[in-house]
Amino acid sequence: MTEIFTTRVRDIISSIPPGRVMTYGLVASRAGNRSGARQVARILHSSSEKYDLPWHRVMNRDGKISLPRGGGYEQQKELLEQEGIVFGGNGCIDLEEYLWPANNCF
DNA sequence: CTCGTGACTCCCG
DNA sequence: TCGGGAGCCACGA
Repeated sequence: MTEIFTTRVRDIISSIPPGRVMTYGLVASRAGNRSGARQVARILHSSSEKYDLPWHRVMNRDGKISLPRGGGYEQQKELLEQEGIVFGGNGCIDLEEYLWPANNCF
């Protein structure tokens, strides 16, 4: 548990299996900072490509995509659908159904 | 080194 | 019920 926040975030996100998702706050919480949700988003921005992180499996607390339409929203939605995740009419998914219980992993 | 910003979340009015 | 403000920390310039 001596890893730094960034490293843990990367590890956690990379541990999310296909067809599952996690929220920023949850990842941050798992990494040690429940208030680090913003950093998770920033890390994703900075390291998603470098470390090949499944950024599309990370969404906000509402089970919705935080990205605006045309700003990556459609891309994330498509990637998630490819993994079997179904979106509701409001563009939200069932977190109860797809949320990755990473808590058990530890 | 310092400053600014951000794909969030929670609490209070 | 809904909106606004504050908190938090890392990364890039």
